[in-house]
Amino acid sequence: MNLVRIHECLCHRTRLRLVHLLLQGPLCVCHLQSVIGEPQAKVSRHLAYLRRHGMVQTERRGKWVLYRLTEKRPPLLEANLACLQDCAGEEAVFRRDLRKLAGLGKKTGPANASCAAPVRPAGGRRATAAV
Amino acid sequence: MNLVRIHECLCHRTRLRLVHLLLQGPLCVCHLQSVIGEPQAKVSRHLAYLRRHGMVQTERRGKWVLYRLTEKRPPLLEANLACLQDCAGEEAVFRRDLRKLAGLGKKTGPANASCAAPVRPAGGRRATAAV
DNA sequence: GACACGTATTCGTTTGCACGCATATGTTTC
DNA sequence: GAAACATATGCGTGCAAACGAATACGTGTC
Repeated sequence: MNLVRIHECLCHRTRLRLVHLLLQGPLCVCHLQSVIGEPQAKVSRHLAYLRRHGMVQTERRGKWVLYRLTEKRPPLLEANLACLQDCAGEEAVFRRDLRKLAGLGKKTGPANASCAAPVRPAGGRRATAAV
Repeated sequence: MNLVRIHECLCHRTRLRLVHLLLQGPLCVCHLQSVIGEPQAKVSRHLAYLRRHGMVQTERRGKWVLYRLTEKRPPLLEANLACLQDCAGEEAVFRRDLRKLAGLGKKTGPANASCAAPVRPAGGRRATAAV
């Protein structure tokens, strides 16, 4: 997980949004998908990319698959994620995504009702900028 | 200059090295080239990419072209550059590049002797992480 | 075991990037 | 203006990413 690889993960709009969402804590695909609002295959493929590149890891939960940022994060990655966390507020897309995500728990939409509950262990900010 | 664009600039090894070098201050192409050690066309094209993307700007100095990081840097960019500055020490390539750069002033190699002097106004660290 | 649901993958196509090689452009010097 | 130098760009190629559409796979439910 070197610098180039990190930036490769973040150099695409959809992936950037996904990683930003996962900064809030683990999420299942259906949540991510419904926040991002892109076709299922597209979201899935970008998640696969992030996993191949060691940015995220997965865990099966019954019918659902839970995605989280990789747990062993070298300082490089940690610093860049902190930077993303700090920067995201500057762009409207990310603010919108956070609002949508916050709304998901309450909604009873078909994609969420079933997997909303066990899925978000309230991951908070982690602002470890120093390397 | 949004987040995606910033990461696009940094998602290639050569460009990452170039930007990292320019964090030290403005440099002419021949310096960059001799530190990077890649074919001239390659370096030039990546510099062109960075310019197209608003990451760097140029200034003609006689026979030479001086590259510098763009001067109007939005907070997003500033934060990411600071992050890069902090992270680069972690990887050997960047440390090597800095050593090579430091050595350039003294060397009398054909590529440097002529343009070394007027070119490096001692740009220091700028660690503006907050957004 | 048939079905529904959530997710991943395959296929074919398009697109953009990266590269080497060669050459063009701009500048200084003589 | 010719030669030397510094830098940029055009061309052709290869490759990987991105995409939509369709389909496969894994799991729970009835």
